[in-house]
Amino acid sequence: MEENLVIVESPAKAKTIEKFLGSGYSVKSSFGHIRDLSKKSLGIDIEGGFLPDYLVSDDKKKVVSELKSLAKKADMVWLASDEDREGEAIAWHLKETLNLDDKKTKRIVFHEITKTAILNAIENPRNVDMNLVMAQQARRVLDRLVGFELSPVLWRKVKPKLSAGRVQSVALRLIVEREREVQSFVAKSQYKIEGIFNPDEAKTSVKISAELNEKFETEKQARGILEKCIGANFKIVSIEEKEAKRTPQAPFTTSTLQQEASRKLGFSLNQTMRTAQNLYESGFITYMRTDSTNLSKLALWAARQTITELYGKEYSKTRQYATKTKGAQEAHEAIRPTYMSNMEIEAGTQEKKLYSLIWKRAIASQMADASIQKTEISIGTDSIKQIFLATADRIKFDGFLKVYIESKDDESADEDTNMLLPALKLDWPMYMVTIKATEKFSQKPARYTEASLVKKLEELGIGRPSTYAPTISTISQRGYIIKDNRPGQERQFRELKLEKGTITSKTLTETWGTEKNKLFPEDIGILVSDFLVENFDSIVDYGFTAKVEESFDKIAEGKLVWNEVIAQFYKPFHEKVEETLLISRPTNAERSLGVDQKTGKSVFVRIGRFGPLAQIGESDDPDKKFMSLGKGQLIETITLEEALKLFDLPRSVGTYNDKEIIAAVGRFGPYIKYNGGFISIGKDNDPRTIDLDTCKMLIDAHVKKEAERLIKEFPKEGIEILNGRFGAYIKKGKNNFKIPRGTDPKALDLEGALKLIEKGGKSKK
DNA sequence: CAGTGAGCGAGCTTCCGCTTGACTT
Repeated sequence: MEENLVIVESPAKAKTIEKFLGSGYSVKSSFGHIRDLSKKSLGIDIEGGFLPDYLVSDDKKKVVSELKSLAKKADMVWLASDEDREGEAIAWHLKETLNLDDKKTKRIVFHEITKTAILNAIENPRNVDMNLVMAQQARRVLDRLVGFELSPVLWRKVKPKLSAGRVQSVALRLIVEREREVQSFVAKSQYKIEGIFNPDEAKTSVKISAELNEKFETEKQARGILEKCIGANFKIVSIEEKEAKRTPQAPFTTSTLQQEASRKLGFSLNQTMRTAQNLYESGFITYMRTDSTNLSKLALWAARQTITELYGKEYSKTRQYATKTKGAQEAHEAIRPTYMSNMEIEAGTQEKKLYSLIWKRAIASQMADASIQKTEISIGTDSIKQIFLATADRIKFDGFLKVYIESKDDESADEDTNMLLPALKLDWPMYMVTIKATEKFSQKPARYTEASLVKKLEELGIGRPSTYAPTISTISQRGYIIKDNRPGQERQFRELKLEKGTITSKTLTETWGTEKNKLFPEDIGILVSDFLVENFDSIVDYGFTAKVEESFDKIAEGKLVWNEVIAQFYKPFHEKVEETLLISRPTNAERSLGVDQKTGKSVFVRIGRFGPLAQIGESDDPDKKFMSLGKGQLIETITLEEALKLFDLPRSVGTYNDKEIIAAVGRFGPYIKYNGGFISIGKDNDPRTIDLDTCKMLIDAHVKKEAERLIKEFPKEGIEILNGRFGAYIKKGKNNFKIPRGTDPKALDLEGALKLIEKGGKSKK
């Protein structure tokens, strides 16, 4: 029998396809790209027409040698990597690396993992598309040149180990610029006027809440309206009814899955992708890194069956969604359940939750529109020209809403307007219960979450489904940004209330600006981003990727030559790199805050060897003092007062058992020092204000925990068994060793401990 | 784990996209 070797990118895909193809076909995976430029050096011959030097990566050597020997034995090798730029390149690299003969090599593609699609692909093979491969090569070479020339500029001018690139530097810039918008934002307030009315004079029937169709700048104006409403006769001046329909969202792509998992389940990007990977490997969902909203015919049919069965025929509506995303390559289907009828699965808690979200979204996308009746009632009086508006939505047919409601990014999403309106008629009198004027502040621009940043990047066509999560991890690891929570601030607002013919007023307090899991720039990130914008504005331009993508498309169409495109980009870019290396350090590293009244010395903030710091006294002052900036403090925004406060630490809190307690902030956060030891005091305590009693409590708790720490020791061998953060472990010298689950640490003898140390030592290698 | 805020200068760092495990904390 003829031997066929089919090579795909993912091992889970290989398993599924093997089942479809049956005997005579062996399906293997390349595990993504098998070759790349050298990790250590540039790997590009710039003088020689930008020729790349590809190497088989260390972790791919085994896969490549396996595929080589299988290919040798096979009568035909089918290169079935994804149908996009990267997939085409993988096919070509396989052909080159495995030394495949043209006569026994065929290139096939399919967008969905169904039997029909695969058999159809086998019937319609083609050759490797070299134009598309060269487009990928241009993309790869450009990214390497940008990354490996810009990063060293940062090492020289800012700090070692920093990085810059076509994607990450734009992501960083977005965060830095959004932070500036937030910082420079000044909230304006307006008075919003709301009335509660009742169609029944006894005021016993349902209350109707309505908002005045005008807002006011000042309290005086608002009060004027309320005054005119005293004793006024209100009536219904219009009733309008409108039919509206709502249409379901497309099934998930990587980006929309990340956004919804973040909003609805509170998952981080990494959590979402790890969980989705688990679902994919278990065969529960289709591939999770996709930019396509397309569903296979099979899936559409299965969705129709499932919806009809569960909710009835009138709930089913088969739709295909067009992908709007810039630069989408649509090599895969949308993310959907493998079996649409499978509403629930047996898996881990997170997996179950994410699966349910995917199922609902995919099913809802194939359901009928919801039909909504909107009623708008206007209530007016002769004494004011404005009117009060009450709106109510009534769902006439729920359609897809039966299954899925998309959430919004907007935190202050409108409250439920699903008020039930009683039967009302034009000109009917309405009786006022209360009218309230409340001072409302305008909303500051929203800081990015991981997911909303991905959404923005996708809109700009920057990055790919496989890189969204890693890109954000990279800029975090470089110390450019931090995902953080920040407490809100209190502010006062005014409220006027008209009730029973009199107006009362009061000042109330609200908390605003509380941030949870938002992305904030760090000082070093601001510095790097400003430096890049100043010197390499064309690279960190939001339209740069879109522009080069146009050239890549032309290379793919055979209208441009890849290395000519690169040469044209490289010459001015490299000149700018050389020029930037000659200029001095970035200038915005230091900011002068003013003079310290106590000492008469100047106060500065700048980035030092170990991060941002405040300094009292000029650099030539032998008595100059330093303190690190605290959490959430930025060089750009810190005030003189805040900077001076840093020098209140370390501070003596008092004595306990005749020993002094010192409170301070260290590398790992706030701590107290007592009796030669350090105790972390956590986020909830401020070292500037912590009192003696709290310190004593913390010390006692610490001493108790220390006493419980040591379970057992073998002093002669220098081995200790200790209780740690993750449970009991063995400590020998500076090394820690795991104790397997099910072993009682108290019962462990020397022999057992030594065995575990030996085992641990081996696994380390 | 809990300092530091200098500067002789070796040798190192880094990109984006495609894939999974193999690791420790």
